Amino acid sequence: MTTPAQGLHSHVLATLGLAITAGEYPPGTVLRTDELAQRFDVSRTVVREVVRVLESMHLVESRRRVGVTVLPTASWNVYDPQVIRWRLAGADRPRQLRSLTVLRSAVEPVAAGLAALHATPEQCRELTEQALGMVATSRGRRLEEYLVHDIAFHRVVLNASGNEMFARLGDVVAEVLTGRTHHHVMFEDPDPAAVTLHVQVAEAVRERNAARAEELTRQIAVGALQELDVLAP
Amino acid sequence: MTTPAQGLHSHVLATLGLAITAGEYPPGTVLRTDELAQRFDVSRTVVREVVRVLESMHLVESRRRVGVTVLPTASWNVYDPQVIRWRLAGADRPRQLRSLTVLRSAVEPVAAGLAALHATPEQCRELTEQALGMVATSRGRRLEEYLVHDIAFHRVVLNASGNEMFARLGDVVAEVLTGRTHHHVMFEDPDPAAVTLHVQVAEAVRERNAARAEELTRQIAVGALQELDVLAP
DNA sequence: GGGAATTAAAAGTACTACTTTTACGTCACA
DNA sequence: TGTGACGTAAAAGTAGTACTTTTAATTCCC
Repeated sequence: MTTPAQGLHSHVLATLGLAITAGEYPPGTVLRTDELAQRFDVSRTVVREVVRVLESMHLVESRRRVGVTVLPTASWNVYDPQVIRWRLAGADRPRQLRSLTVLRSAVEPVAAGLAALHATPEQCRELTEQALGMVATSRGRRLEEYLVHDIAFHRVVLNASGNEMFARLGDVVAEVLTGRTHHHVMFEDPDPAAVTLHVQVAEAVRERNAARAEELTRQIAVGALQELDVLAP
Repeated sequence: MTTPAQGLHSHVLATLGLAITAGEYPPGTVLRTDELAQRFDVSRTVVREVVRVLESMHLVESRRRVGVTVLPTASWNVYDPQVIRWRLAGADRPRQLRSLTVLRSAVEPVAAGLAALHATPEQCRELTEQALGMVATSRGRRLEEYLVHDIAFHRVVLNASGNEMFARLGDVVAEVLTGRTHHHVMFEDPDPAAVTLHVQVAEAVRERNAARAEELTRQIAVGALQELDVLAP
């Protein structure tokens, strides 16, 4: 039904997590562990372990004599990559993509500025390579190939920033870019202006020009935000 | 020893989580569940649930026939509030504070800009109130009171931004500000310039001047970063 | 010396019995 | 009629045991 899953735990976790983040159980809904055990045809042990994980994500709260209560969205660990993936797979995907894109627009310019200061020669090389890859695949409906380079590019920038918190947003950016590409009409090639900006960012980083790297990345971010507005006003 | 803990699970989780994030078990260390069960004098059931949670935070990885392996820092869910709290309580607290402050410097200006666009009248009022509270407590060694207003101020800005991802950083900011205050020499009152900037941000938001709110918050961030450099060069 | 078969160690799963907490209903008393 | 103490039962929490499954490591054969 959902994911094949290797291991009962993963299967139950994926199913329940997806259902909760999709809003199938409104906040306040109470589930009982042995009811769940029966429903998924697994032992209470497995269910308990799943509940503990969901509890650590603040999706649910388990209380004695009451049961497992679904918590309101406001308390969810929305930075948990697993939660992000579930939500992107669910109904409020557009809302989620918007939130994440705004986050990107705040973080990536600063990260690029830091990258210009801290990037190793190897990272500079990698950055240029990915930018050129984007140029090469920017025409002729090669969106999938373009996406790979785009993700790699942003990942390198975030890693090169030298900030751990930024680096860990690589997966989030990957999800957003993937979602964007696959949600798009997929007919048109990427905006040539954006492609050029990426090449220029690589240049700026190579030249250790932090202010320019930051400003150029800010322009990329503005483009991404405008794109969202065009799609969902 | 560590936390009193109501519930065996919480106790074991807190102890193990703290130990791992503190680097007491270098990456690659393998633990065995029944060894842990023995060490903490709890059943394997409890240990397994704890391991599952640590696994969901990507602090450890559990493999059959091998055991529970401690993962390298790079794979940790560093945005998990629990992980943040553990790390701030541990040895690399300074490094952690720096990472988080850089993150703040990227996010908060953008959040302030959005707050200027989206803040409700109630939020504007609250913002002004907290800013005035900061002014009132900015002199005469009233650092603890000042801190309360400071935290509240930034929380309102993040919430008013209307972006879920920003809003959830309220706790992180609170931790950083608290850590900063309690780590400081505690002798001197807050920088008057910073206090003024907060008042001006509240003004800018009230006047719906997004660009100004953003720029002023950027100045606050710059101040926070410089402060870090002064303390730990 | 290399590859296939064997082994055993550890996690994964199930089940059952028991303990602890606590929401809720009951009943006595004012 | 309202209020508070009390008892009950429901559900999670914990323990222990028995069994299954995966898989690293060793052995053994060619």
